[in-house]
Amino acid sequence: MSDPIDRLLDAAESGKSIIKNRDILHFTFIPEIIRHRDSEQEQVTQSLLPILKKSRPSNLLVYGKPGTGKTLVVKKVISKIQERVRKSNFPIKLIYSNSKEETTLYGLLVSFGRQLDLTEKELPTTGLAISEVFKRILNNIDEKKINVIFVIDEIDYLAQLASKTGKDILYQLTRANERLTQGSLTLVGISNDLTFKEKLDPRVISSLGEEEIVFTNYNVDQIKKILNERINHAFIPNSVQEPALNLCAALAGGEHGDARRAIDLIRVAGEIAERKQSENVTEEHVREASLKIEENKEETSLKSYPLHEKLLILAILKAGGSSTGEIYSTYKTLCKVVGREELTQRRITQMLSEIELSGIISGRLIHQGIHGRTKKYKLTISPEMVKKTFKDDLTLQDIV
DNA sequence: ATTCCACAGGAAACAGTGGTCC
DNA sequence: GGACCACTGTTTCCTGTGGAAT
Repeated sequence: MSDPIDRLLDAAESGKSIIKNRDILHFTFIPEIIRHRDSEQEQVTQSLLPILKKSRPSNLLVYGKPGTGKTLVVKKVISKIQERVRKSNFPIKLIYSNSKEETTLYGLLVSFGRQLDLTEKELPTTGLAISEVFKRILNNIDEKKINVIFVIDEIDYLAQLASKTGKDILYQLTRANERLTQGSLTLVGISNDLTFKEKLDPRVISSLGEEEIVFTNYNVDQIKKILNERINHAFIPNSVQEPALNLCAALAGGEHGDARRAIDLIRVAGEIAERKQSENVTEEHVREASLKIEENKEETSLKSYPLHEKLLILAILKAGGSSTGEIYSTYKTLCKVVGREELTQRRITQMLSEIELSGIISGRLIHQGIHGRTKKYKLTISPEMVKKTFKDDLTLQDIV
C-alpha cells in the first residue's frame, strides 16, 4: 500500500481537481449573494440619497439574520454613492466597524478614529476619557468638512456595552450633527436582533430608527440559486451532484436561511471530495462536511476558554448532570489538584451562565421544595470531544 | 399558612493594569 | 509625579424564588 502522504501529494500534483476557483467559495464574494436583494438595495440607496443633494440622510437601521447579506448590501450601496460623489468637494467617507470585534466602547471609537486617519498621537488607544475621544473624532470630521457614514455592525452589542458602562454613546452618536457645523455624520446600524430596539433609550430610538429595513431570510429556493451560480464559477462542470446541492440548500435553509452556511458547506464538501479523489461531490460529502464544521466549531470554542472555564467544563463532565453546588465542589477539588486558587461560588455561577450561552452546556432551573432552588447543567457535546481537546492542555492533562 | 432550603442573579465595590494629561 | 480614565475580572453583599415540609 502506498504512503498516505505520497498519495495525497500525487493527487494534488496530477492536477485532478474538481474545484477550479477556490476564492469564489467564500461568502464575501458578493454578486450572487445580493442578486436576490434588489428591493433592499433600493431601500438602502433611497434612505442615503440625500447625501447627493448635500444634505444629511436619515439614520438607518438594518435588520436581518446572519447570512442574509445585509452588511454586503450596505457596503455596496455606499461604495456606489462614493463613486458618484468622488469628484464633488463634499466627499463621503465610509467607516465600518463591527461591535463584536471591538471588545470595548473605547476600542470601537478608536477604530472609527483610525479610519478617519487620526494617528496614535491624535487619538491614543487608551488613557483618554470617552467623551474626549468622541470630541476629537467630531472635531476631525468638522475640520476636514467630510460627510461620514458610520456603519456599525451588530449594533445591539454596542448598545449592550454602552448600557453596561452607563455611557449614552448611541445617543451622542445620533445627535452628533448638532455639534457639527461643516461636516456631517450619518449612522447606519446593522443588527441580527429584531427586538433590540426595545431595550434602547426612547430618545435614541426616535433618531436612530428614522428608517428601518428588514432583510428577510433566504428561502431554500433562493439559496439553491445562489449555490448554483457559485458552483458554476467555482467547480468544474457537473462535478456537484444535484442531490448534494439540494441537501446543502436544505440544511442551510432549514436553519435560518443562512447563505453563509450554505456556501461554507459546499466549500468544505468540495474539499472533502477532492481529498478522497472523488470525481463528484455527493450527498455523503455534504453530510460529512456538515459534521466537520460542527465539530470544528466545538473544538475551537473549547480551546479558547481560559483555565477556570476549562476546569468548570471538566467539573461538569465529572459530576455529570448535576447542580451548581455539586459542580462547585468538584471544581474546587480540581483546583486543588492543579494547584490553582479557586474562585468564589458567585463567580462560578456567572461563568456557568456564560458558558451556557455558547451552547456547550445546557442548564435547567429546578425547584426542589425545601431543598431549595438550583440549576442543573449537562454537557451538550460528547465527553470524548472534551477529553480529546483538553488532553493537549499541559495543566489539564493529569485530570482529564 | 408559614417556614425554609439552596441557590440564582443583580448591584456595587475593589484591585490591578496600562495608559494620558498637565 | 499625581490626578484621572477605561477596562477586566473578581469579591461582597444582597434580595428573590417555588414548592416540600411542617
